[in-house]
Amino acid sequence: MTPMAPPVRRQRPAVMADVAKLAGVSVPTVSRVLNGSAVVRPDKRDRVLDAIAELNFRPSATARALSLRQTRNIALLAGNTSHYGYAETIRGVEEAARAAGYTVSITVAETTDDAEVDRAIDLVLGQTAAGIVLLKFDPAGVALRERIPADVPLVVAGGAPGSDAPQAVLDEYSAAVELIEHLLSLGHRTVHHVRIPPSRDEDGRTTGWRRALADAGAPVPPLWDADWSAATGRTIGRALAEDHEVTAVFAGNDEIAMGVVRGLTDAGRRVPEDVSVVGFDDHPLAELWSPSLTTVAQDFAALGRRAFGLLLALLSDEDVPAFSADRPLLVLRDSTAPPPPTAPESH
Amino acid sequence: MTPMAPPVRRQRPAVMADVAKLAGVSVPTVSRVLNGSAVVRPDKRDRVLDAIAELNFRPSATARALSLRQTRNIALLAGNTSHYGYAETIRGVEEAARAAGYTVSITVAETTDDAEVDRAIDLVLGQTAAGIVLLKFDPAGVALRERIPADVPLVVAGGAPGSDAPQAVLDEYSAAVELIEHLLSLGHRTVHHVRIPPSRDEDGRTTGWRRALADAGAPVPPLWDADWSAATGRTIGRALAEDHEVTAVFAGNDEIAMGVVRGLTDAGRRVPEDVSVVGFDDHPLAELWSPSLTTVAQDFAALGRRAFGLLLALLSDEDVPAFSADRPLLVLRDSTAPPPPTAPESH
DNA sequence: TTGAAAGCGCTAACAA
DNA sequence: TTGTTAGCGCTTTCAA
Repeated sequence: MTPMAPPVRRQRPAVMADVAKLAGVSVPTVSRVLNGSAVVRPDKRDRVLDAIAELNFRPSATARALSLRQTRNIALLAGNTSHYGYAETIRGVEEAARAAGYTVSITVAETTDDAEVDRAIDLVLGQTAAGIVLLKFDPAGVALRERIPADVPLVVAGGAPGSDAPQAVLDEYSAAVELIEHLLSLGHRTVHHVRIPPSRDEDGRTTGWRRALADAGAPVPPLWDADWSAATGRTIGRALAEDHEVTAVFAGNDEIAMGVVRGLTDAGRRVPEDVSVVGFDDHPLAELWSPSLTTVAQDFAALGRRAFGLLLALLSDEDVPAFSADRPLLVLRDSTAPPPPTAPESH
Repeated sequence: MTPMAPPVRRQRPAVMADVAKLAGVSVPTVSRVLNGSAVVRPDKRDRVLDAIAELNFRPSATARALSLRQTRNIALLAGNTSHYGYAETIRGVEEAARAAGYTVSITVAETTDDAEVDRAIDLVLGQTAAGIVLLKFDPAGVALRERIPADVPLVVAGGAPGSDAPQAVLDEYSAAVELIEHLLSLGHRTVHHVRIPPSRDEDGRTTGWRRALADAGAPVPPLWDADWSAATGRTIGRALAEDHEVTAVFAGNDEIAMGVVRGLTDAGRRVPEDVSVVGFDDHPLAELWSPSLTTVAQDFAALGRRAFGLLLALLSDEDVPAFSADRPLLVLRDSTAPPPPTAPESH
């Protein structure tokens, strides 16, 4: 009744012993030609290569790892994988890893919930990773950091400087200062800040904002807290629109900035004529937004590459710089302008 | 001169034999309490657990994998990791994998270049993955597919239906048809299409567009080709603005749609009054764009989850549905409207 | 230059 | 219920 099924017998993959047998040599010899760890006579070498091709042999990475006690796979721990900065950093890590012959295993902990953080850590430690790159961009990242045992090779990407592991960062503090100084120099009396979820107490963006304001003798208005979605930015933008003393807003990232712009315009305020808005990151859409967004360009992919580089150095027992910082770049566009002439000079 | 360095001797991590010794039992017994593979007498069990805690023992996943001949790690192959659809799909795969106790190793091939594709494949096969999830969203994905040996457990996510491996897809064809029908029903004579990089000949979005137009007896204008960046959308939008017969544009994804809108408005055309624009995907910013974008919501994360589910079934020798399709949802917003009354009815 | 033997850390089969 | 014995597939001594 049923049509004759083709013989689907999935055969056992060839192992080194099969190759050795077919080539008429010993197993270690096969290993030697594979790794070039010793000189093998050309004729044997060729026979081995032929056998490998014929049997379609692929060495077992697991067995190799067990014997060598190290893998070419690193773990990437993060609070998220798809938001702009995260995704770009991951891209950079993967790029650098691939170039070095490593794969990267990703596992995330979405919240700071103990159970979830522990589970992520267990997953990672239960795997065969040579080391860990931790994205410390958010509270989850901080929580993860605390749970990583001291004896695991670790590199931290992002976050406040001063971890006990080698760390690659972006100098968000200085970038934020530049941004605020730009706004102040335009004539704004102060700048309101819509903050991204803070790592601990404050991230570099917020600290830079506060500091630049204080140094200029400008008032430091209360913070607004956003999550990572642009939608909350919009809600906050609408609220900000109520207060006509608000003439400049610094959003924690470009997506929030876009939301804020949208909220402001929803409520009838013009950007930048009535209020200036700046973002952070230089998201690909920041330039296309109307008005195009003044922001700070952060090279997350490069951050990822640097982080992997640190880990590689750590793994090869090289001298590892404890710190690798990169300076974001101010990008002036159309969302900032002097405050409207009618704006109150003071209360 | 130098301050006395603390003794940093990194000690060898504890192995099962250490635990066994300390607990006064045999190695297999330790294994048994760890895996619950057999009943162990409570007192021994407790001693083992204590020893594990005291020695801070973590079983070697590598050794376990070698013995069991299978890992709890899957490989994810893709042409990209950071674009919206990719990042979301990856998120879904990782979520589902994490829930099932798997980690996911990501490796990408950015182009269809033979050397690059082969290198990615080698990396993946050289690692200890239980199976592969392939994102077949683009030409690189197609090229990767062709190089994956037949004996590796594989699941394809996205792409044209009809692969020889189990496949999870989004029904882009039907979604595109709906989108075009919506535009046509508004009174547009035809719809211009700005296409994302095609997988092979045509992706579902393009095929659906062409088909819906043909079925309605509408002319099928020449294609515009964009890459994944919104910036090319802008350029194309400007070009499109020259032709006043263009009253409706279907962009291959929301980012391109945003670019097109921007290009159109750069050139003085109003959206949607002069030209309607639709996107695809329902990117988080699509709703915040001005005007908010009519689009089709694709649940990429769910796609990723389904793909992982298929792979898990495949790995556990369950019956695996060859196909899992999901229907995107039309989202009507403000970027579409009837064509302007002055628009030419025909040539 | 090559092979035999041992071992990486774990699980499974078998006896006791 | 538990221990002994054999591997899993590779790399690395160590002799020859």
